[in-house]
Amino acid sequence: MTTATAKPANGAHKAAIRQENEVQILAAAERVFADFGFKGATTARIAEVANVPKANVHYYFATKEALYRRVIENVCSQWLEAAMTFENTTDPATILRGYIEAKMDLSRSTPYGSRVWAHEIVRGAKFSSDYISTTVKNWLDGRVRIIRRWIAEGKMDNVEPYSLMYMIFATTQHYADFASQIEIFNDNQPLSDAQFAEAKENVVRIILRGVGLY
Amino acid sequence: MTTATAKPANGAHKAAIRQENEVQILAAAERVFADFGFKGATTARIAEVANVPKANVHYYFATKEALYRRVIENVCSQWLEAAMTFENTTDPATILRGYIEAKMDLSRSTPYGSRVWAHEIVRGAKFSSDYISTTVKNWLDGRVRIIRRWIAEGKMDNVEPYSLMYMIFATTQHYADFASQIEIFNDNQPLSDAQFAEAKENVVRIILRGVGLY
DNA sequence: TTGTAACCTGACCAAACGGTCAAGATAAAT
DNA sequence: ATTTATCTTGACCGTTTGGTCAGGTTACAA
Repeated sequence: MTTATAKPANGAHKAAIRQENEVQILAAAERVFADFGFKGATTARIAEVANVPKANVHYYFATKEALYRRVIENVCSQWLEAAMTFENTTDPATILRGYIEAKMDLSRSTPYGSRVWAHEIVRGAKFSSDYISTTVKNWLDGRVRIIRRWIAEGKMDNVEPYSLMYMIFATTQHYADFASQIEIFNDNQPLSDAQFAEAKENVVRIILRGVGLY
Repeated sequence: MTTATAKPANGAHKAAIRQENEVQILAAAERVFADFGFKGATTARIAEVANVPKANVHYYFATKEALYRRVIENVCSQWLEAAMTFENTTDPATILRGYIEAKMDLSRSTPYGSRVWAHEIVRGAKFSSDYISTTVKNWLDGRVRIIRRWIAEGKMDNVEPYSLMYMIFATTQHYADFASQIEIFNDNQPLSDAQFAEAKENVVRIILRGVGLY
């Protein structure tokens, strides 16, 4: 505040306030929705975590549902970015390894978003079915086509691509969504960086070997 | 009612009423908790699905939490039973295949329980951590020891058993927990019996091959 | 300096919720 | 037949919740 704050520059301050508050509230919402689900999360708790009065949450996001939808979309677009590795033109093993590793890293670095998604889908995808049946489905079908080509070219085993992709989704997200269970099994200690790195390598190896790419 | 109802036989009628109502309420609770999570589920909705007045739900189960705990325990004990295949004395491939298939079949036949469990763990295992850190952990460590023995005997690849078990948990339960997402990807149709059978075989094959057992 | 649009917030409200209770109905033991 | 224990249920209650609103403050263009 006292140092180096540049001059306003044409309404920039107001815009910055809006930006900062929205980011703060979205981050808080992600945490709270992850911990309590849509119904269980309260706007009061979100406001508390975001360090703003509850009325302010409703000033920036009209309803709890609108806020929830924004969180969901943020998570999913993050995942789609992680799949950019499929655009590379190297061999299947490198591409699949890159995707699995990127997905594992996301489970490690931002587990809350994954958990919000998990709650949402387990509940029946009430708010996100439109998004899944358009954007996500298009994306998935594209990857499935790529895998089918690999199979046709004899580069990997003939496995149903959907089964493979579901296995990658399930296994990588498990490390975020079921972290509390894993922690209990690990003598009540969160996985250390070393343990997580080992788990990541294990997941990559089992899957790659499982489809004849290792 | 009008046919073949045997005579009371020493207070059997009352006991039967209790039994039937508890089963009915537990089944309804499993569905409603799966669809809405702990907080989102309402005792009124559970009563409605169970076809009893709300006050009757509280007569048989003191609190919503007590009812929830019962549902959780039922689910988990079902899963532990599915793991009996580990007690067999045949080869690792047969044992693992049997376990994966049993777990997939449970996801198909009783998806609601799996979803309640998913909600519970994603939320942080608030109510079930005691159960997991005792019963479930003991069970898991036993299977891990068996797998380590197989590895030591050179019967399979040297993979970290916990990573393998987590992959089996994640993948098999994905077909119950994320069924709504899978359905959307499958052109808004639930997986047919044939599709599910194929998925099951794919999961078994990828995992068995992944650990050098196929 | 002044006007105004955007931001902020304590106080408030109707609806929904988990749980209670008193009074009645039913089954079973004596 | 009478008593007693269990089962049943509509009505009710205190609390929590998402959302509203009036009245204030702050930024900034003119």
